[in-house]
Amino acid sequence: MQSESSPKSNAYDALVAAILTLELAPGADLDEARLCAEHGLSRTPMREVLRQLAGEGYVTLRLNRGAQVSEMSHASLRAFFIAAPMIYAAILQLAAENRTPAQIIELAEAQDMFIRALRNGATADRALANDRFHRITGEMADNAFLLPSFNRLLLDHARISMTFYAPRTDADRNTIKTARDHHEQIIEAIDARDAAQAGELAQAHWALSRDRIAQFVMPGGLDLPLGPPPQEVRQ
Amino acid sequence: MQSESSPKSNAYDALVAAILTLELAPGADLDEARLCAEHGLSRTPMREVLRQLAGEGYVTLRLNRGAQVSEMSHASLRAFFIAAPMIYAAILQLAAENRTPAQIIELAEAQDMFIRALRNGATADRALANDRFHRITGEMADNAFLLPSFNRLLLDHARISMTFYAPRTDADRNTIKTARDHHEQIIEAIDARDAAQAGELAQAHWALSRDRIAQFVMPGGLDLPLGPPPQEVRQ
DNA sequence: ACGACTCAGATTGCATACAATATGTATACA
DNA sequence: TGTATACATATTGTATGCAATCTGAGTCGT
Repeated sequence: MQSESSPKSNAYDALVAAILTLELAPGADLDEARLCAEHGLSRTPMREVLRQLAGEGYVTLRLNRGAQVSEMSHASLRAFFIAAPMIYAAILQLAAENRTPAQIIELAEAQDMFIRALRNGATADRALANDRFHRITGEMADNAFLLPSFNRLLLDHARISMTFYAPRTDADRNTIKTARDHHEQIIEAIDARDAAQAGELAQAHWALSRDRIAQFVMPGGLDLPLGPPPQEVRQ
Repeated sequence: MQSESSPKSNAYDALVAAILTLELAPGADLDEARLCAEHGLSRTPMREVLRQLAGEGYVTLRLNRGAQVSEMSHASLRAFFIAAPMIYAAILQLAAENRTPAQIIELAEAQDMFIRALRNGATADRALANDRFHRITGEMADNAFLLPSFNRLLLDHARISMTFYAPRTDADRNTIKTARDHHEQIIEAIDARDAAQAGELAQAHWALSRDRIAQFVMPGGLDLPLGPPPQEVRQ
């Protein structure tokens, strides 16, 4: 992994983390001059960073009117509910098929970090650790055509999850424990190259998030459309 | 930012078209200075265009070593076969559900252009017209989480299709006619808001491309550069 | 010969100055 | 009072010069 530590990639990483954790709120305006001062680089490279972030969906660029953190609307949440189960299942199935031993170790380490964050971390640490876990499964899947949508989903998933990685009730805490156990089972299924099991776990893991999100968005508990039936992934 | 007719967006459009039609071959090195001269803008905005193209998968940026048109390898073709049927079916189903009347008109116009290109157009015109048709269905689907992968698929689909929009046998010509008829049926299904039918047409339409692509790949006849996957570098 | 090293030339990355465009405020007028 | 216009300010977009890095030919040594 080329985790270069240039001012530019630091700025990129910092902006991504800030957006994922809602430290930069959806819709917030980004001032080029301020960002340049904060991260110690000039406008040219910062503008390139912003353009890359725009390509990945983190921000939106408006002609002559600067960048703003990408919005999260109810309309986009509906689209999220449609896309997520399909993409997540496909990614985990492919991860089980294509993962390398080195990636298994990476994933286990990410899970360790996740558990540690659940024990003594802040809400943001938990959301970021969970995000990292799932991004590794994305790398494992090794499919350049599914990754763009998968990463776009993870962006909003992390932002939404910030609302429920600060549990208030015992039910909340149990949900988080279930998610943690899902991760363990996912590692096992991927390690065993069991694509079918990985796909089922993806569905179960998604159902957990789905219910949690539905609760938060509509306290009445209405169920949203859950997307089309899962498509065949092979051929 | 788009639709605007600035030197910048012209350069963007020209590069996209050149890449889609293989006028710029996969793996080709892009010289900033040459591109600037050709499109009449300086390096700063051109670099921003290249960065945007990188975000959308058209080019790959390598640290201190410039941009190159994104490769198409055998590995990526396998990934393509896995992702395409799933995403295409989902997009067309959603298009049937969410399309607006104005978009139906747009789609019909795109189909007219496609038919005209089949009659008197060059290979590139046909591939671009087909690409435009499908991109409109993507807009109709109106799902920001599926679109990134869909558009990434269309990029390579257009490039691959360049190898078979120059038909040599009657079988080739019949295949193209079937594709044209599929488009007509797709418009009907979307107009009728018949998501199930749209999904089935997606499968049929994909099967056509799949067989065509398999033909070209299996005999070892794919005359595209099939280099190793480029290793992306963070900047 | 073969390989490692050196150093021009070329290309990329960055900073800054300048031009173009948007925003906010004050004033003129109905 | 409300609206429109004009101007000052702030912000964004572009061009250019310079620094950093890569490439490749030539040289040296073994």
